[in-house]
Parts: sequence; C-alpha cells; structure tokens
Amino acid sequence: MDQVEIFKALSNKTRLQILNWLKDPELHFPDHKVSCGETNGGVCVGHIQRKAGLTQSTISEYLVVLQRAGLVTASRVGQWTYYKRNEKAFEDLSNLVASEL
Amino acid sequence: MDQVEIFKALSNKTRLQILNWLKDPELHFPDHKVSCGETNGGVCVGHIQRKAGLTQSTISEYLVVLQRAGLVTASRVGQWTYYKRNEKAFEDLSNLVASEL
DNA sequence: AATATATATCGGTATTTCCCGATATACCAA
DNA sequence: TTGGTATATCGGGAAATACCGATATATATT
Repeated sequence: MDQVEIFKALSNKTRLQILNWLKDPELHFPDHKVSCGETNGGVCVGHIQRKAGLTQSTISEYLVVLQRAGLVTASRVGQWTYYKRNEKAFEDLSNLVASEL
Repeated sequence: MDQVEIFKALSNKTRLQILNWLKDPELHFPDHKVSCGETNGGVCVGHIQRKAGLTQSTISEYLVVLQRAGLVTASRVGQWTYYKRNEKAFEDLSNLVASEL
C-alpha cells in the first residue's frame, strides 16, 4: 500500500466526487439498475462519465488511478466494467491517518 | 478545510516524512532542545531541513504547504519558526476518511 | 463477417508540482 | 551600523498531472 499513491489519487475534486457517488449508487445513479441490471453495487464507466461531465477517456483513466490506489475494485462483465468502492481501504486509511501518519 | 488541498499536501514522501518526525521530536531531533531550547514540541526549519537533506528553500515551502493544509502550526520566536503537528487536523481527517469520503 | 457499444490506451497541450539556486526579509549580536 | 544566522520568497527547469480527441480493444448483435 503506497501512501503517496493513495493521497495522490485523492488529490482531485472529480475523483473525490466519484468516490462519494459510489458510496450510494442507487441514490446517485438511479437509472443504473434499469439500464445495467443488478451489478452488486458496482457502477459502469459510462454512467460515471456522464454524471461527471468529463470525457470518457479522462474518467476511464481516473478510475484506473483509483483502482491502482486500491480505493475501488473493478469487475468486467461483458462489455461493461463495474467499479465499486473498496470499503476496507477507507477503513485502513482512516486508521493510518489516526495512528501512523 | 479544503480536502483536495490536504490530500495534495500529503502526496509527497518528504512531507509525510516530516509529519512523522514531528510526531516525536525528541526521538527524531535529539539535539534540538540542546541547540534550540524548550520549544513546546515545535521544531525549527533548519533542523528539519538538515534531516530531510533537501535545500532550505524547498523545506521552507513544504512546511508552508503543510501549514496551509492545516496539518501543522507555526510559531515564530526570535529568528526561528517552530513547526509542530496539529493533532486535531489528523483526528478530523481520520473521521472524514472513515465516514464522509 | 460487419456493425455497434463500452472501455482502455495513446499522443498531445496546458497547468501544476518538485526541487533548486539566488535573493529578500527578519532578527540578533557586536 | 555592520555582519551573521534563520527563514521566506522569487525565478526557473524538469517531471508529473489534468484533461482532451483519436484510436485500439473487447464484447455483443445481426
């Protein structure tokens, strides 16, 4: 777990926004299940992209950044990649900040 | 409290190192009290700079970055500026990561 | 095979960060 | 005042980041 990489991933307003949206996908992507079906809490790139209002390539890259930092996990199903939060990473980070930083 | 600014401040190995050193100044700057006297847990720029091995200007800027993010506080006494951790900021950040990020 | 859709990757420009040396400022001492 | 020490700020080159449009890849459909 590279601390600097984690903090860099968090050093961007859009990426923080995405993480926040993924806390409650049903709330922030109400039409996701309709168009994408049950996805176990993961949200596909396109929905995130449209909500963020940046280009597809940018959001795809941002999600890779978050994934490399361990903050989200990706699972490919068919042509979609569903991204979801890795809650354990946030717990660990919280503990790190509280006691070891 | 600007979250992005905080995470940017933490996105650098040297700055993380400094914060860690400031957790226990007596341990990491054993000769500080001898040369600088009792400083209420704060450490002057020069000692931090020598331990970090970067230039004076770089470390001075890094400390300003940490200060603007609220992670350290500065107090000037004579020609020295003593920097110390703002523990409350770390508590707040830990809670933020745990519940709101 | 051909086409369409979802995502990833590539190449590029503008901005930011990293870190430096030089200089400015503040304070202290003689 | 002169000089010395501690810190801050300025100007800059190299590297990283923020985005973009274009293209490549993977999968699904016909």
